[in-house]
Amino acid sequence: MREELRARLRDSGLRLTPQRELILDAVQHLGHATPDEVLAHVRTTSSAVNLSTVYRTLEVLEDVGLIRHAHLADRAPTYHAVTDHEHFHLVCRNCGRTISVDTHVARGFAARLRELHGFEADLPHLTVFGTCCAADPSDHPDHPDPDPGSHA
Amino acid sequence: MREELRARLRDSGLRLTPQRELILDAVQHLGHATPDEVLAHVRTTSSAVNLSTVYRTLEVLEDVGLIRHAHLADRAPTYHAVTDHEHFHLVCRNCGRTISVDTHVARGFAARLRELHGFEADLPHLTVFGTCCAADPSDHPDHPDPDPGSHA
DNA sequence: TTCCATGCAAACACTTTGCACCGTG
DNA sequence: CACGGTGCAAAGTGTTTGCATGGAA
Repeated sequence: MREELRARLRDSGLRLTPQRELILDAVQHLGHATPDEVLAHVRTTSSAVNLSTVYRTLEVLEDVGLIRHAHLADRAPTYHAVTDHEHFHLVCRNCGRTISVDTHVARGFAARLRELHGFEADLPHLTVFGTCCAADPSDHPDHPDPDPGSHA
Repeated sequence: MREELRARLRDSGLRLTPQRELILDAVQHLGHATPDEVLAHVRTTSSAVNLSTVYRTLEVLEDVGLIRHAHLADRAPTYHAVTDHEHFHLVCRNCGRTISVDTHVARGFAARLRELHGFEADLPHLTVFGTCCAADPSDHPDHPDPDPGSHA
């Protein structure tokens, strides 16, 4: 993996650094993580890295195509490795849970947008808000209110 | 319309104020507007209103069901009146344009999510990023880079 | 006359930037 | 040893909050 990373970076004239390796590892390990969570994880596995480095590195890793991001809540971009199978997200406003769905489920929808509007949807970036159950947030204490506002 | 607003507010034990009227008018007039744009518009049609009042009022208007919001760019909630026909949005990363699409186009997609995951999608809140053309941003100078990052 | 709403300013959370030093290639 | 990367601290955005005053019902 390190060599894959090194190669991708080199192709863009960029360098492999321990921080970039650590941050990529963190993203791969965490699944869907915010910059803050990435930082927290890196700090457990190793010495400190600066928050601004995390931001800059996540951008670089996305540029070279190794990670992607989606907006699972109003103020929280989350990053995940592209090696995961292609998926998009459903976010429940009641219980706060996030469901990953294979992009093939949205293929028909994407085809329709293509026909009607000549629009090529970026499915892996898609996040659909809604409700998966009637339970209230207290059932999932870890997931505070994602994107409220919408006349829930 | 003022009476509709007054009624909705009263039902929640809230009051009709000139600011609330002005802000609702602005949202209806602008179509899709950010809090800043709403403020700017209110200021052209009338005396000043405070930004924090705009935020608080947009929240209230959404709570009573008169407006809704969607995320057309990374850090930019835009509000629109619910009286518009139900629609969701396509945002092109190349030209920056926003396309409104009737929610019935996504009905099949929503049905699939319901079957597979028991998930009820909030279609009017949906925003799909992608590309509608090969043109670069310079073609639409008014629309700066919506949600970049995603390995464009 | 009672609360709700507003304005103002400060506080906030998140992200970006400038700059000097460090380290990869 | 050149140039890209990092850390640190400061500056930005966009949004929220506390509090005293103002106004709708």
